[in-house]
Amino acid sequence: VATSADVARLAGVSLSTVSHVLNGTRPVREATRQRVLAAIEATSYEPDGVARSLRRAKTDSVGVVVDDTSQPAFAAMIRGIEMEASTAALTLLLAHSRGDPERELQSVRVLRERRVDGLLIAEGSAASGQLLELLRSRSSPVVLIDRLDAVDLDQVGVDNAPAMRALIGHIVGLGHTRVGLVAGDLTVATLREREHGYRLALADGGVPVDETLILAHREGPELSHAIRALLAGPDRPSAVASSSVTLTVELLKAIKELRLGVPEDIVVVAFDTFAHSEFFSPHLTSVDQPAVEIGRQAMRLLLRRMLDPDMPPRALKLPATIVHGDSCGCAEPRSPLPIA
Amino acid sequence: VATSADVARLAGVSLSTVSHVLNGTRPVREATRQRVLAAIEATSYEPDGVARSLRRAKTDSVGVVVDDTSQPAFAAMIRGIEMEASTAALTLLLAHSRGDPERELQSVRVLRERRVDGLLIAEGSAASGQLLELLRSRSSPVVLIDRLDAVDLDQVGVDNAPAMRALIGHIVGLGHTRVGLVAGDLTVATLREREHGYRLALADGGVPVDETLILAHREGPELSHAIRALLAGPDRPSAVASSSVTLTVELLKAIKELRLGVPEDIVVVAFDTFAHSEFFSPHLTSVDQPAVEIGRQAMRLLLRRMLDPDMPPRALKLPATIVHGDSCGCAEPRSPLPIA
DNA sequence: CTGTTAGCGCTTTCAC
DNA sequence: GTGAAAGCGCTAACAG
Repeated sequence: VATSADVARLAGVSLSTVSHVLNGTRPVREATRQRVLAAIEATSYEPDGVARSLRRAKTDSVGVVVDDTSQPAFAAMIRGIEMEASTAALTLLLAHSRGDPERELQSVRVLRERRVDGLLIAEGSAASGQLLELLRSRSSPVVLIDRLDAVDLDQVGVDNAPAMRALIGHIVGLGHTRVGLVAGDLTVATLREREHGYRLALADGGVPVDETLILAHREGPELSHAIRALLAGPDRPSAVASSSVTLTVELLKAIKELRLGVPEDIVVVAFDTFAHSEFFSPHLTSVDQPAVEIGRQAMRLLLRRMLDPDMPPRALKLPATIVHGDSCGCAEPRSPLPIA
Repeated sequence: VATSADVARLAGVSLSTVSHVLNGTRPVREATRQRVLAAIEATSYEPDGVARSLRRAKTDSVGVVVDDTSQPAFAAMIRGIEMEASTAALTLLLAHSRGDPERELQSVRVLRERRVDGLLIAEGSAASGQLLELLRSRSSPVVLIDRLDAVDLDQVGVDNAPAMRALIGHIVGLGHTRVGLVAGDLTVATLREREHGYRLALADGGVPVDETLILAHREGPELSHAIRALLAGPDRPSAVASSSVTLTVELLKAIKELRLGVPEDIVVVAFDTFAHSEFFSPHLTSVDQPAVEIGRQAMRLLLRRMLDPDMPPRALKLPATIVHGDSCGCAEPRSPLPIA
C-alpha cells in the first residue's frame, strides 16, 4: 500500500506538501497540486485514518452502546443517529450490552480505548453507579438516551409520564375502572415513569389504584405467570395496558392463549408498538415514540457537547404521540389524541 | 491522560516492560508485574487503541455497510454479526448507504481509510461494477450479504428461489391459478431470485405465467398505482404474493384502502414478514429468513477469510422456512411447510 | 528477565 | 510557496 511518502517522492515534493494538498490546509501552487494529485492517482494512495487519528488526537468517530437491538425502535433510533453523524462526517462504532451491566461497562471501556470522540448510551438497564463513575471520570462527551439516571449528564428521552397518563386517561374516560398494567422492571427509569403516568391518570379520573393490578416483573416466566393469573382470574380487569413492546408481547401471548378477543373481552393499550400495525387487527391504541427524532437529537446534543465541553448539561424530553387504533374499543376511531 | 511512558516512569521500568505486562507477550517477574499494575492503577492509564492499531497495522474492527436499517430483519442480522464479532473481540463500524450506490461507495472508502480488518456489505442495491472493482482492488477481506452479484467474492444469503417456490406452490396447490406477484426492482439479485421461484412454482403446477400479474416496479407511486390497478381491476387475481417486507407494506396499504378482506376476498402470502405478526390478523403465511443466522454466518466467514486470504471464495445459502398463517385461506393451519 | 531503539503514517510547527 | 523535522503512543526486534 502506498503512503504519503511514496506520493511525495513520485511527485517530487515534500511530505508536508502532500499533506497540505490532501487537507487543503495551506495554499499550494496549482501546478504542484496537479502533480501531487497525479501521483496520488498513480499510486492509488489512500490516506491512513489511523495514523491521522493518532497525530490529530481525535478519531472523528462516536461510540453507540445499545442494550438490545431487538427492540423495534432500535433501528429507527440508529437511523436518526446515523443521519446526523454522517452529516458531521463521523463514523459510528456499535457495541451491544444485551442488558448486562458488566458488558455495558466493558463496551464503554473498549470504545474509550478506541478513542471515540463521543459516546451515546441508549436504553440502558437499571442505573449503574459504576457506569456513571466511569463516564464522569474522564469527562468525555456522553449523551444518555432513554436512561435518565443522572442529572449531571446530557440526556434525551421521551416524556413518558404525560404520554402514559394520556393513554390511560383515554380508557378511564371510557369508563374502565379496573385497568391492569404490565409495568415491567421498575428499576428501569423509563418504566418507572410510565407507571407513574398510569397512577396519575387513575387519580385524574378518581379511580383508586388497586396494587394487585400492577404487574412489576421483568420479562420472564414469572411475568408470564402473573399475566395469566390476572387475565384468567375470577375478577379480570376490563382493560390492560403495557409499558413496553417486549411487555406487550408477553401480554398478547397470554391473551392469545386464553383466546380472549380484543377489544370485546378485554381492552388493550400499550406504550410503544409494532411497525405497520395499522394493517393488522387488533390495531393497538398506543403511544408512539419518535425514535428517529430521539436518535437525531441525541447525536446533535453530542455534537454540541463535543464542541463545548463546558456547556451545562441538558435533558431533552421529546413529546410522544398517541395513535388511536381499535383495541381500546371506543366507538369512534379518532385521529391522534392530544397529550395534555 | 496517562501514557505508557508515564506508567513506565512511575513503576521504574522500561516502556517495553509495560507493554509486555499489558499484552502478556513475554514473561515478566511477578514483582515487576505488580509494580507496573500498581502504576497503571495509580495513573488510571488506559491504553491507546489508535496508537496500537498504527503500530500493529490492524485495528481489530470490521466495517458493516447496510442499505437500509428500516428493514426489520436488519436489527436481527446486526445482532448475529455482533455476537460473533464480540466473541472475536472485534468492534463494529457501521455505515448506511440508504440505497444510494454513491453513498455505498463512499461508505466503503471511509471504512477502508479507517483501516478496518474486514468488511461486511449487506442488502446492497443493484450490482455496481464500481463497487466490485473497489472491493477487489485492494483484496481486503469482504463478505457480501444477500447480494449475490459476484462469483469471486465470499457471500451469504438465503436460498430465495426454493423458498418462494414452496410458498407459491402452496397456494397453487390450493387451486389458485391467477396469482399476482409484487416483485419489486428486478435488478436486485434477491428479488430476481424470488421472482424466479414464483415462475418455477407456477410451472410446477402447470399454470401458465400471466406477465400482467407480475408487478416489477421499485417502491414508489408507480408501484402503488400498479397494485391498485391490479386489485381494483375487473379480473382481480384470487391471490397475491409479495417479494419483500417493504413491498408487502405497499400491498397491504392497497388492500386496506380497497377494503378487501384477507383471505376471503384475496389470499396473500409474502416473502419475509413482520415481527410478532402471529398475534395479529391476518397472520401472513410467509417465508421467514434466518436473519440472525445470516449475520452470524457472514461474520464467521469473514473471520475465516481474515485468517486465510487465499481460501477459495465461498457462497453460503441458508435455508428459509415457511410460517403458515391464515392469510392463505387454506382450511387447516399446519405447522411449518417443508421447502422442497 | 529487562532495556534501548527504530519506526507505524501522518500533521504541523518552524524555517526558508 | 515549500521543505525539514519533531513527534502522536505504542510494539517488537535486537541486545544484553
